[in-house]
Amino acid sequence: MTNDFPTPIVTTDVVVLTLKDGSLQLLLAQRAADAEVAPGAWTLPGGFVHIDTDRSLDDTVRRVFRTKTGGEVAYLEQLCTIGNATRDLRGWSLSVAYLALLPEHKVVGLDSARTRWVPVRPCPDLPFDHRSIVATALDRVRSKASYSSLPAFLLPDTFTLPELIAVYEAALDQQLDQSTFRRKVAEQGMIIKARGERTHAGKGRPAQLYKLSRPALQDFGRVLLCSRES
Amino acid sequence: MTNDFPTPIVTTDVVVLTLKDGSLQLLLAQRAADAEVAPGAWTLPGGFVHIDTDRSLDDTVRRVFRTKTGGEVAYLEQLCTIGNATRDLRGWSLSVAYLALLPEHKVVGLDSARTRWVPVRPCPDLPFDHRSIVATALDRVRSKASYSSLPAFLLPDTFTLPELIAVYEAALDQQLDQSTFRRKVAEQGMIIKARGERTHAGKGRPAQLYKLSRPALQDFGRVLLCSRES
DNA sequence: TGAATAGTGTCTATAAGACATTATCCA
DNA sequence: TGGATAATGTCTTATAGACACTATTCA
Repeated sequence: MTNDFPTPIVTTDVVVLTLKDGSLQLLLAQRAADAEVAPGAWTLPGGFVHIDTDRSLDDTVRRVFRTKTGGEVAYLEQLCTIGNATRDLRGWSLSVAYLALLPEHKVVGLDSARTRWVPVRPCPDLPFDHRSIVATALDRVRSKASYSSLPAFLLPDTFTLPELIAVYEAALDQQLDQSTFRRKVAEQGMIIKARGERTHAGKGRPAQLYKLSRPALQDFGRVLLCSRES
Repeated sequence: MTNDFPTPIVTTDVVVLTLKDGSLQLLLAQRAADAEVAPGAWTLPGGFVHIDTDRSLDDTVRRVFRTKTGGEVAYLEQLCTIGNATRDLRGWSLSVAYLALLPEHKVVGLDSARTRWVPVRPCPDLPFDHRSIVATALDRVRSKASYSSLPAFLLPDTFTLPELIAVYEAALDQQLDQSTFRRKVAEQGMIIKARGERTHAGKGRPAQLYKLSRPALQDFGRVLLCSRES
């Protein structure tokens, strides 16, 4: 049996998030002025799967990511796959959507004429079904933030506990109680002290520097969520 | 810009689970004797996306599902997408994997010569990367069982609480404490009494019949897990 | 009446949330 | 020394888990 069927257009789209000015921001790329559909529009960065050069879907995503951000991804996760006859005017189109996180300082050599960061909450209007892909990404971030080390991949390798709280608050879109958060993070063994160092910036007491106890994503049995008033 | 690239082979594979003889069982289909790869092998049911007749990926999956089981799916969820150059000898192949649940009594007209049910724990050896897809499916079932109504889609529309406990135990692969489970299910408002009816089979006290309070999957904030010794 | 299964009540250890207190820096 | 921020301590309440107990059927 041979593959005689006409096959769909196959692309990947990436929701790239970073922490900028204290809030989650989304990377948009501008489509070519002579694109067949949505010329000049700002959309999620994405591209065709090149089966001659990409060995896997992940390769495709990392290539797209490198092309648009000039950097390496800190965290990459598959989100969902959308395939139907109507989402792209060019025909039956299948897109594998990914979530990528990276700390702001790892973004280098951005082509500022063709790419830009925008706040992700509220989510801007986007062509195709990109808005619902972003919504899926935010749901995933929020859900994983409540029981894993995911938001830490938006920070540098070493960070302070107040910084960690801030990035969790940005990911969860919710205020956290400092004391409870510290207790849970300690219980889970998520972070370890980065030896002896402390920050010296700012006015108040300097904070201890930490790093993740494991380089990969850690899942916890218990929840890190702890809402606060104020 | 036109899609000039050669595109991958695009298929779907479905992990179909049902509750049979008190345990989770997996549907396997036998490949054609003259198939180009893995002829005659038992694999996950799957098939090519037909862009001329399938309006969406879900359509593809439901078509495959109907063809193999003769029934309608009770619950369908996308699992993950695998795409690389090596998984299929025919070339760069992309497969969108799905999880499907249905109650045993809804399986009708199974072609018993070309399909069969096998226990999913432990998972049998399967060709391609189907074993890891099944592993992903079991992880998903287990994870969702702990905080959603997912396992109930393996039961008929009305069921007793002992039946519900049994299907959760099968999904979680873990014993549950009856009292705690009842309390949580009640707190979450997951089920409502199916008016007045009771079962009459068996020896002991007849059980109250229930149905899901909502026809769709319900997510709960809290966990339904409650391990028991025994 | 007793075996079997369904369903309820209750105790205890633990963990979450709230918030008060202490610690350490700089100006 | 006081303002600012970091870090710790402690109290209260909610809930998970464990398990004992009661209820209802049939043989």
